[in-house]
Amino acid sequence: MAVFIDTFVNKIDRKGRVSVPATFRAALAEQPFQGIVAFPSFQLHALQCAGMDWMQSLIESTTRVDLFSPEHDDLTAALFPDAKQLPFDGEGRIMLPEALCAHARLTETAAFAGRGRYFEIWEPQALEAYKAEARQRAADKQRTLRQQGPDQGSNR
Amino acid sequence: MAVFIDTFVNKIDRKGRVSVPATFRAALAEQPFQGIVAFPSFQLHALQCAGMDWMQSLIESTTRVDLFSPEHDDLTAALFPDAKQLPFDGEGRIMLPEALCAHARLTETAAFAGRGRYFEIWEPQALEAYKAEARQRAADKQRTLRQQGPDQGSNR
DNA sequence: CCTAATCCCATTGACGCCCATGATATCCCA
DNA sequence: TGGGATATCATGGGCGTCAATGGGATTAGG
Repeated sequence: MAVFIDTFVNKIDRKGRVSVPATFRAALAEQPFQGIVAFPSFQLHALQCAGMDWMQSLIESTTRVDLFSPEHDDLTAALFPDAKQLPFDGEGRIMLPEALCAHARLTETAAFAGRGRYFEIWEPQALEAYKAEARQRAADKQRTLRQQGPDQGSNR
Repeated sequence: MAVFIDTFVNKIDRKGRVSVPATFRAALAEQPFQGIVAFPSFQLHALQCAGMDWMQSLIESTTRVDLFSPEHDDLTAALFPDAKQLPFDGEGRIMLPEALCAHARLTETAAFAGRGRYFEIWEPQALEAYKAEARQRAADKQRTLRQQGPDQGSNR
């Protein structure tokens, strides 16, 4: 399955196009739909993105929440109606729709930040600020990751 | 599974390249991605490195945490955006990006220090200082290590 | 018919690929 | 056991290629 790590800052040209980092494109090469799926984060001023397979797994996950329950309603309403399919052009760029740009407050440049199974698009400065906060919180709350396997590792 | 021990000091050339010690490369020979994954250590002025399988297992671990939870957000934000994939060139070297060099205060040379399942890259003098401190602490606090047996534990 | 999106091509600068060198360690055989 | 031959590794540098970017042309769509 696709892996997204690292951060790349690319320019948004006057037509509203951005190059998707070649590394990320390579991670999506297997996919039938050549492009990305993006939706505004309901928590952050960022866009959450991945390949279509990830969107499918999200949908899959929501089916495990009771239909007609408030949780189900909230989640599916927050996630899916504003999600967009953004196909690559010949050079591996996407067009960022107005609504998405506005949500992430994008102007000149866009930062593509890997998040493991998916990635996010940020206004570069906002990303830096957010990362700093997140690191702080992770340290304060002593977040750890239990690793699988015979030995345990903790890294905060 | 890959094993990294011993320390090797190699030169950083003017293009920012360093040879990864042949021993470490050999430990990663099985991997589909020929290169290493590196990210700035949270506590130390060093880079923590391993093969892609290690990063995959990290990602795997984060998928066991609820998506959109604060815990998930903090962890993935602290780990993945600053991690870099560094592929080997034909001679087994990697390019150290500016950001990583800055974090580890690397200039002329880089010390590759095995840490068991992963390894670290240090400014050689800083590594010496750190090792001395660590040895001292280990002795002072009488660190012990439970060996593998019926139940696993990590000592704190 | 006008706007907007897609396609296509050109530029450029970084970095990946290749070869050459020297230094070490290893091996082989006398 | 010594000494030379050889392989391996770390290092340096030149060159080609590809990724990111910009702009013009063509098509679609309202």
